[in-house]
Amino acid sequence: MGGHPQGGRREAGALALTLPAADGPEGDGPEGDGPRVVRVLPDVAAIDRPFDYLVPERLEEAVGVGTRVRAVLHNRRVGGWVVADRVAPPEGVRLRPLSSVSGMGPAPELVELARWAAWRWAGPMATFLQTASPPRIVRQLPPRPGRATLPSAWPPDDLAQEALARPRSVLRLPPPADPLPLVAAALARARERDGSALVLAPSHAGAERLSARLRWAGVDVALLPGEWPLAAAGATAVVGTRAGAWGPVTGLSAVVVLDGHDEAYHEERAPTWVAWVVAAERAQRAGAPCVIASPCPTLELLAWGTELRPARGVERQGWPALEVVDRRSDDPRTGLFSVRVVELLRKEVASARGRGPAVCVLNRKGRARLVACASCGELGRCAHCHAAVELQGDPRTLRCPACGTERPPVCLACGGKVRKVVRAGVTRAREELEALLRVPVQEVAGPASEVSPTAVALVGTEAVLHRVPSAGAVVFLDMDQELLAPRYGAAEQALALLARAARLVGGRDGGGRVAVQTRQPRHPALEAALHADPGRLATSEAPRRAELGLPPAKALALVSGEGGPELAAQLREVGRDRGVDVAGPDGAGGFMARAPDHGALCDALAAAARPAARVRVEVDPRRV
DNA sequence: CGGACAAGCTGA
DNA sequence: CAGCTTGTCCGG
Repeated sequence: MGGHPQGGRREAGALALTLPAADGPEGDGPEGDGPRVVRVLPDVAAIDRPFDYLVPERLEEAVGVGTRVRAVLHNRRVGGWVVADRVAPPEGVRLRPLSSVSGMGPAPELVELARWAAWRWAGPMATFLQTASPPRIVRQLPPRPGRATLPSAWPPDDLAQEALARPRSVLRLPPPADPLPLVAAALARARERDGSALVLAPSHAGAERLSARLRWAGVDVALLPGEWPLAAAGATAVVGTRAGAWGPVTGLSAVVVLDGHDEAYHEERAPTWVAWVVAAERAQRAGAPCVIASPCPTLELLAWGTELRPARGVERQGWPALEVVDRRSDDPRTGLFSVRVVELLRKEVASARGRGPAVCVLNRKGRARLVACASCGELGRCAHCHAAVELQGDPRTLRCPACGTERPPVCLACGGKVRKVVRAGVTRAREELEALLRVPVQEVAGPASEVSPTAVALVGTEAVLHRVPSAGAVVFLDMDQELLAPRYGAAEQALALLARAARLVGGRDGGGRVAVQTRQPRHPALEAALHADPGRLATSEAPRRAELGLPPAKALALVSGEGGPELAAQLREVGRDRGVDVAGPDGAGGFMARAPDHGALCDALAAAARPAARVRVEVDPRRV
């Protein structure tokens, strides 16, 4: 078996396992007459360096770029991937033979993509090859699935067609819009080319639902990661989540990323890669269009592709009426539920229109301790960078955790005295709501808790929005927590939550309601949802990002850990004439590298010598 | 990562 | 100085 049956595209049926055998021009070495030598990257993150091995005759046929192999390195056997074929080994080393072939791995183009991603996110290539490899050993592929005619259930959609006609588009789909017409258009394109389309969804549940619907309609679909072999065999639709960006796809003809704004596409552990960025790069390399759909595209998405918007009326219908409850006039120590919200929830619970439960969202995971003015209710924010400030020290001062600015505890708006906002958790919210509504209220904590299908009212963290299929009403009890979270994308993520809520209540005609309690009723994220115009947030956010040197205006990397100072010094050195600026250390000892673009940033990171001590490099960090 | 090997520490 | 720990180096 080869690394991947990349030649198998047009060979229908069984064993599309023809090899990139001994005569391809693929090798990066001389087409030598000598013994065949391959370059192998060990599956050991700490090594991150390839070694050359001889290919024994019995493995000749089975080895190609991408193949998973085993070999002896330093007196022990390690797994690894063939990353180059027919190479000229360095002089003066005694080569050992490969021990064995353990199965199929990523196709050669994914090996190249992994090389690029290792540069782009300054991490070991092996982590990407792992993600691109089958979850279980695969020695042989199933036959290529038959290609039934595509269903006509999802009519052609002009906007989807237009999007697929461009190399890079961001398709603004209203929250409750069905993505299937877009997916179907991508599949039709794939069929025309006898190829396949890659479709990503942010959650596993979403990917599962999508693949089930496609399968129902008769499409040959492979759901990753389980159906890796089927995808590699040439299924027309390859559906996955974040890791799906690395899934096997034969004849890539289109890439569709659903809900591209979703943070689930960002890997939290270093290397902190982003699935839509990988998918987009992959599409570009394959010459295939990439369409990223989102009800609320982030600035990064807008900087990447051309935005296509639905007709104004269509978008308006997609966003439900939003009720903004201004809590500035409430005492900072009052309860979680405003009079208006209790009224709304009572009405919803009493009417029981069968649209689903009333859902209250209270996010208390973040540790931001908000303060507000006791007289006018204005939230305490930094005069310099607008981040939420904390009350601390003796005598008490307001300190900005983002930029360190301090000032006396006096309201900027009215000069009144600032005090802490009392912040209760989900458990207390549930008790309070039960007492107010006089109906049982269920608490949804964590992904494990069961949601009863008969529940009429739920309280939980934002995870609750992923636990019910629909809702009669969604109330965000403390939107300020989201709006002021210490991340530069906080406002966008707040809008994403509102989009999620809009989906649950089903848009404007759905009749469901979305309400937010806030002390910033004119916040651009709320205005955007209120006017069903996500572009409003982008318009207000873009200049702020540019001014503060945040993405997408700049490319960032956060360097931390024991060896942080040393790497930061290296970066300053090599980055000087690339326009890379390194600030720090910050309060937590981290250094922030800032560059005009990823080219400069990642080149500098690649050029800087890695210190022996442990370093964490977070390219595209979320919290800044 | 993990084996090899060297240099340093300990106890009789 | 054997026997053990700790640290550094490097792999085809």
